[in-house]
Amino acid sequence: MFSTTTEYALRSMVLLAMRRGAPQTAQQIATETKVPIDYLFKVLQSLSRAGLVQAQRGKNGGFSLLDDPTDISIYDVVQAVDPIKRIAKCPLGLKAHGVRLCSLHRKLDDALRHVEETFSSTSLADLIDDASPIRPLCAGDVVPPTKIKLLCTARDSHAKPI
Amino acid sequence: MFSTTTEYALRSMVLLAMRRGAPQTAQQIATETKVPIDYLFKVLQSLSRAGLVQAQRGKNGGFSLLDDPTDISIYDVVQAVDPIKRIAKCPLGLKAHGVRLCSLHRKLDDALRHVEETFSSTSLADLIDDASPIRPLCAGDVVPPTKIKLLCTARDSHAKPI
DNA sequence: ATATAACTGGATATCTTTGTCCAGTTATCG
DNA sequence: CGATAACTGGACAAAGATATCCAGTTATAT
Repeated sequence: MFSTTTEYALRSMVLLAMRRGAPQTAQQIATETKVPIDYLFKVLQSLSRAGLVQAQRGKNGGFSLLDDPTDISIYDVVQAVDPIKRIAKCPLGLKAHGVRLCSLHRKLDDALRHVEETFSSTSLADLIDDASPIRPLCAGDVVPPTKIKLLCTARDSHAKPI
Repeated sequence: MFSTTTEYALRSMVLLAMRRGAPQTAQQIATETKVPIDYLFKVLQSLSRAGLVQAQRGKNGGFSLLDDPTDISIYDVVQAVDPIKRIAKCPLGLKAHGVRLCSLHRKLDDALRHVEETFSSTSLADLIDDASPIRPLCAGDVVPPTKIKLLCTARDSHAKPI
């Protein structure tokens, strides 16, 4: 139900949150999030235009978060790339109903509203500070490169790897 | 976030629930739900294959529900045409994690689970018995044809119009 | 300055979803 | 039985999402 683009954007943002402090190149992000790099560029461009990330060209460049992970919600990311569209008026075009929905569309919109709320109440920091030993983006089943290893074990602070 | 097909299927099922007793032709359903008829056939075929509706060919034929509206949930309809796919395993393919998800995918799956629950707990009967004066599929802003008028005002019983 | 790292943006390809068309089959009515 | 109503199924078209390619631009290091 959530688009591939949304999934990619969230992976990227979580990675950038975990690597706060050092810009990550698209190549790095692509490898660690397993997103096709050429498509990743498009996703990162959306995030950039939405003001969530900053792109720096040239050597030592890359993408980095513009805000603190505490201040970026899942909702912010989702809305930047593939917005949840609440049902604001009758999809059958019954104008006289105004903003009042029938039982069917109220139910559907209720579901959307709850998803919005769930996503709004969770920040990137919440995700990376989660107590579970299963870390986002971290294999555990393969021997990770050094950088990834660092990413996947450091939990006490917002790790600045390398 | 919900597909057009899902919306169409729900409209059709709600109409059939309101018209329980008399089979509705695709033409009737198309007109009243404002769904393109040729596409509607495909949607109804899915519902038919899923065992939710019955198709009767020939004169006086049409589509009708196979079960009581009380026993058909929104979830049943959604799953028949465009199933909600819960996140059962890590989308990055990290096998060693088994069914355990990281914080990100747990959160996404939580949202999906809640949608599932919302949809499962609501039947077609709940929708058509709703207390709101705004009836599903009923314009109210246009002068409806007689049949529709009947559909749109009768609320005390599961109306058998015509 | 120049080579190189790295992002930008446009063009194109592929796949899925949505929508349309039509010839064929089945059922009912008279 | 024949005419007609109504669904079936396959083929195809249009639009959107996803994915790929590549020439261009910008920034940094030396």
